[in-house]
This record gives sequence, C-alpha cells and structure tokens, in this order.
Amino acid sequence: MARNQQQNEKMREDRIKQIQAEALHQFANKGLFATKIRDIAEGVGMAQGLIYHYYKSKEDIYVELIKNALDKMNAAVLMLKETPLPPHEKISMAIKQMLYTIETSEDFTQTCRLIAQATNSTAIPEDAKKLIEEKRDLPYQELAKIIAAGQKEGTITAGDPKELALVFWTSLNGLAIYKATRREHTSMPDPGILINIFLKE
Amino acid sequence: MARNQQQNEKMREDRIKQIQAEALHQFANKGLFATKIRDIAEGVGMAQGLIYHYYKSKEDIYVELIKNALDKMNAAVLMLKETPLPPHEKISMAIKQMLYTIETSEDFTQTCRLIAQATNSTAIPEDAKKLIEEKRDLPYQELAKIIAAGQKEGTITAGDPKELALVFWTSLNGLAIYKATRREHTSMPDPGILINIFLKE
DNA sequence: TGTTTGATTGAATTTACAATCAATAATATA
DNA sequence: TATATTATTGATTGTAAATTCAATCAAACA
Repeated sequence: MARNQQQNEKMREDRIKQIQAEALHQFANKGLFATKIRDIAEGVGMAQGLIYHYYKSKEDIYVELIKNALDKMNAAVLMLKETPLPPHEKISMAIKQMLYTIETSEDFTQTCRLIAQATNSTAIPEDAKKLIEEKRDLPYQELAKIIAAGQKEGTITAGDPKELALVFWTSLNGLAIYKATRREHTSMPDPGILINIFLKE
Repeated sequence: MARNQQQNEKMREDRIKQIQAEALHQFANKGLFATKIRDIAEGVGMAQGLIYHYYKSKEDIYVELIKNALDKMNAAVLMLKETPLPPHEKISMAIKQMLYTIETSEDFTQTCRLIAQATNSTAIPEDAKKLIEEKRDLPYQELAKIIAAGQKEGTITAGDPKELALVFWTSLNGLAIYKATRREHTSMPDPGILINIFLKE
C-alpha cells in the first residue's frame, strides 16, 4: 500500500528536525514576526510550500518550539531536584553548570533567547501564551524549595527563598541572553560571584 | 506667513510626544514587527495617515525611541558616577533606587523591555543597531570603575570588576524584564540580597 | 508493469499592512 | 476678506509574505 513504514516515518522525522533546528535559529535571532517562512525553507534547502506539508502554519512551528524549550528547561530543573546532593551543593553545581553551558552551547543560549522573547511579548500565539503561563514558574518554585532546605541545614544564606530564587534565575537568564548577543566577545563571570550570593561561607 | 510659531511648535511637539508614548507602550509590549502603525494611531486617537506627517516611517519612530531609551539609561548611570558618595554607597544606592523604580514606574520597565527586545534581535533597523553598539556598554564600564574604586578602599567584594559589573547589570535588568511581564503579581526582592553580592560586611 | 502513497516544487491566490495622496479643515496673518 | 500654512482624514496603492494548490516525482508493492 505504501512505502516502507519505518523509512517513511524516519524521513518525516528528519525533515521535521531540520525545520525545527532552522526555525529555532531564526526565531531566536529575529523573533516570530521578522522570521519569514521563506527564510526557514531556504535555510533548510526546501521549497516554501513543503513546510506546509509538515506544519499547518508558521505559528504552529513556533508553538512547538516554545513547548520544547520550556520542557527542556524544566526537565533540567527537575533533574537537579532529583540529584542526590545536599542543597548547597545543588545550588553551586547548578550555577557552575549553567555558566558552563552558556559558555559552550549555542543551542542553549538560543533556547533561552526564544523563551525570553516569547515571555516578553504579548504578540505571540494564544497557545504559546498558555504554555508559558503553565510552565514558566517551575524553575522558581523548585529553586525556592532547594534554597529553603539549605537554609534549614544552615548552609544557605538567610532571606526569603522565593526572592533568592528569583535573583538566581533572573541573573543566570540575564547572563545567557547577554552572551547570546555577544558570542565571541565575552565570557561568563567566575561562578564564585554568584555562588557567594547563596552560600554561607 | 505662518501661524504663530510658538503655538505651532508646541502642538507639533505635543503630537510627537503622544506618538512616542503610545509607540513605546506598543513596541515594548509587542516588538517592532507585531506593532502596526494603525495600532499606534488608534492608541493616540488619530488617523493612520497623520503619523506620517510627523514621522517618515515606523522604523524612524522605533529608532528614536531606542535612542531616547539608551540615552536615558546612560544619563542615569552618569548621574550615579557624579554623585558625591563613596563607591560602596553608590552601589547600594543604585540597587535600592533601581529596585524601587522597577517596582513603581511602568515607564521604566517598558524602557528596559524595549532595549532588551532590540538588543536581542538582529531584525532591527540598521540605525538602531548602530545606536545599541555605541551606547550599550557604558553602564558596564562605569559600574566596573565604581567597583574597582571600592575595591581599592576595601569596601567592595574582591573579583574582576568587569565580571561584577556584568552580574550587577544583567541581574537588575533581568528583574526589570521579569517585573514587566507580571506587574501585579510580583514584587522585587529585598535589596540586601543584591547588596550582599557587592559589599563587604 | 501499473497503482498508490507521500515528497516536492513553484506558481497562483489572498491578505495585511506600510506608505502615499488628494481632499478638507482650521487657523494665522496680510 | 483672501491667502498661506499646517493639521487631519481616510481612501488608494503597492508590496511583501502566508498559505493554497495543481502538477510532477520517486519509491514500494501488487
């Protein structure tokens, strides 16, 4: 009836991955509205029309990327949560890890950029808004829990855990965004600076 | 030859201020491309065509707003520089001041948002890119100088002044952006958390 | 070999919007 | 009052871009 099922699906998935990769790159750099379907198609090396064989619309691609980005971020936070380390070591590990990843992974900084753009604009698809609404608070919440646990142990600085978590996440996020726009010219600060905010010496 | 010069110019300036205020609001919320000239015109309560009596193009409005935003930000930093206080007090004053302004001034958070969006997109007018290139480094540089001076006096934490300045500015910026998208629901952290990063006790 | 299914193309269609423009209104000055 | 000047409107124009579509291609399988 049809060509080999597995091959077919593999091809389809490959194409979709290509489109996603190119779209992430374009959306992260230029945003939803300045990115043209033609740009994405050209980037992948296919005709514009073919994009619509795989996605219903530009917005659909965008929404899927937003979902993936938020999920990836939250998965990382949940992994941190599950790591069998005392709270203060979780915090210092997370800081080092994130700074290193910002430094080395363009994919990661672009993901941060995509989320930042979406979070800071009211002109995004309804579905994207819902996803952000649902998912953006998890990092703050989980970090606040870790911080509170560390405070009980006496290893983490005093202060409202939610406020500390807010500073933690916005700082690292801010650094990722900063880095994204100056790849070559900058490097991340010493993790010690940030670790100092949270750990008692 | 013409109607009273002063009155004419006053009217013109008022109109321009109206357009700027509305455009800042729209651009900050939706970005350059999602904002339509009609949106701005409707917001001010004028016909679309009239916008073009005051500005050559949508991009021109945008570039002017970017310029104003960067200049405002830099003026604040230069004022801090000139303030007759020892370095560590400048830093703690700046932190308190910025957190308070974020909390109370929507105009300020929107200005931060506008700059953030522009900085994070490659799809902005050439002129805007140039302005950003020229002007965005001043806060980092001036803060680094203040920090270095405080370190000499022994009142500010050790560490590369540039790195500390980077953390300072990205953190506060990150908080402004965060606040912009959640006006009612959040308040800023205790300034002490941030002050702790920079001052020796 | 012929049929079916999915991949692919690029031209055609449609829509949305920036920018222009001709016409009108309001006011100042001569 | 007549003229000049600027403000204002909203319809018109031109363009760019999203989406659709008819046609072709390639591979599997009967």
